[in-house]
Amino acid sequence: MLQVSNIRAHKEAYIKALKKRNFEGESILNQILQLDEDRRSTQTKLDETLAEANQLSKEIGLLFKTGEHQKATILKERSAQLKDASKELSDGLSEIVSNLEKLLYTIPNVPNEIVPAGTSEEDNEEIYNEGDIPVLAEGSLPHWELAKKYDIIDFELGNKVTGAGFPIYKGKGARLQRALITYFLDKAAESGYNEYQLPLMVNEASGFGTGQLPDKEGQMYHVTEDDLYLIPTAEVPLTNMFRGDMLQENDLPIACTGYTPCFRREAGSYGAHVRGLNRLHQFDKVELVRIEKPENSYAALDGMVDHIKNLLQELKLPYRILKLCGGDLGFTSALTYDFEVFSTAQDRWLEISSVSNFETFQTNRLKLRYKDRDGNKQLLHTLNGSALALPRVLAGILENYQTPEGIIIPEVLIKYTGFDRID
RNA sequence: GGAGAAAUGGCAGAGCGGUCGAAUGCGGCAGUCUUGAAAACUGUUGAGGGUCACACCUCCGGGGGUUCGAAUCCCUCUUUCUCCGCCA
Repeated sequence: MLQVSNIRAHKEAYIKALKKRNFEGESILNQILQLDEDRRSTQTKLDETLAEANQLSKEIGLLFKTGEHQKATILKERSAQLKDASKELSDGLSEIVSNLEKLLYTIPNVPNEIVPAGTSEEDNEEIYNEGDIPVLAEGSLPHWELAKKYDIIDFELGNKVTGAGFPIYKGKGARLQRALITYFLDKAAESGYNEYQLPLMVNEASGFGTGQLPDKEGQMYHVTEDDLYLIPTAEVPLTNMFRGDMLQENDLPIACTGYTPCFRREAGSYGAHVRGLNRLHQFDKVELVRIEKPENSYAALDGMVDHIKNLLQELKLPYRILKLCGGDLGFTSALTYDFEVFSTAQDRWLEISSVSNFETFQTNRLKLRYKDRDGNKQLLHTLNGSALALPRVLAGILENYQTPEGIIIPEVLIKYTGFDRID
C-alpha cells in the first residue's frame, strides 16, 4: 500500500512510473489526495467538538461538586448537542477513511526506475544466463514420463487421494525432495539466514499484511470454519512475524528462511503447460525473507540474486535471469528478478524463483518500522525470494540429468540423498 | 469441549465513575561525579492523528453499551493462566 504522504510529494513521478505497468493512476491518485484533504478537515472539526465536550464535562463535574445542579443541567443540554455533532462527524470520518483505504488497496506498487515498460512476459529482459543446455540422447522424456518410468512421482495416486495437482512422491523421489529441502536450508544458513518452522495456516491480518488480502482471496485456500488461510508461500508467515514491530537499528538486517509446503488454488489454469510438476496446488519451497533499512535494500536484493545463482551453479542446471517488465510485475513488487531453469525435454523455461524488493509497500500495511539513530521512525523495506521452489527444480534435474542408464543425481546432493542415481 | 481467574506503557505492577495518558519499581536515554567504568544522584523516557511549531484529539486486549464524564460499570468477542475431559 502506498503512503499518502508520498503520493502527495511525488504524484507526477508515480503516475509516470505506474504507466510502465499499464496502470492509469492519475484520476485515482487525485481522488486519494482529495479524500485525504477531507479526512484531515473532518478530523479537525471532530477534534474541536470533542475538545469542547471534554471541557464541558469537567465543568459539569465541578458544578456537581459545588452543588450547582441547575447550572449543570443547562450545560448537559449543550453536551448532548455536541454528542450528536461528534457522532455525525465521526461517522463521516469513518466513511472517508474507508473510501480512502479502498482506493489505496487498488494501487499496485510503483515500479523501480530500472523496470522496463511492457505488457506481458514477452517484454521481460533477460539479464544473465549460465550453464549449457545438454544435448539429450534419442528417446529422452519429459519429467512426467520419467516420473512414471522410475516410479518416483505418482500423479494418479495423488488424484485419487486428494485431486489434481497434489502429486505423491515415492521412494527415491520422496528422498530426493527431502534432500533438496535440506540442501537449500543448509545453503541459506551458510548465507546467514535464520531458519524457522512456520504455521501453514495464517489469519486474515497476516494475509492482509503481505498483500494477499483483500482482493486476491481466490489464490488461497480458505478454511472457513476457523477463518484461516492455507499459505500460498512461506513469505506470509515469515514476514508477518514482524508485523507491527518497531525495530532498533542494531536488529537489522533481518534475514530469515523457512521450508513449507505452499498451497495455491490456481483457479482457471488448465492445459498442456500445467502438466506434470509444472503447476501444482501443493508444492514445497524454501523461502528467503529480508527486512532491510531502505538505503540497503537494493544491495540486499543483489545479494539474494547471488545466493540463488550459486544454488543453480552447484546443481549445474542451465538457467537464466529475467528482469520483469512492468506488465509482468507482481502487485506488491517494485522490482522482481525471475530465475528460470531450462526444461530440456519440454523445450521451455520454467520459473523456479522470483526475487523481489517490495520497498515500503508491505511495511506500510504491516506497520513495520525502525527507529534510526536520531530517533526518527521509518518504514523498513521487505524483500523475499524463493530458494528454491522444488517441483520445477526436480523437473529440471530429471530432464537434464537423464541418461540411458538412469537419472544421475547432481554431485552436491549425493551426501543428502545417499544415492547417486535413479534407475 | 466444561468450570474458574485474568488482560494496563519495553518489562513488572498500582489504579476511588471526574485534572489518569495513567502511581511505583526495573530497563532505556541524557547529565553530575570518575583517569575510565561501576555505584550514587538529577533529569528524561508509550503510540497514532494534527500543527511551521504549539494547542488540540484518539488509544489502558478487540467491538458495542450506560453516563454530562469510563482504565474503572454492563454486554460481547478474542487471548492467556489454573482445574477437568480428550488427544499425537
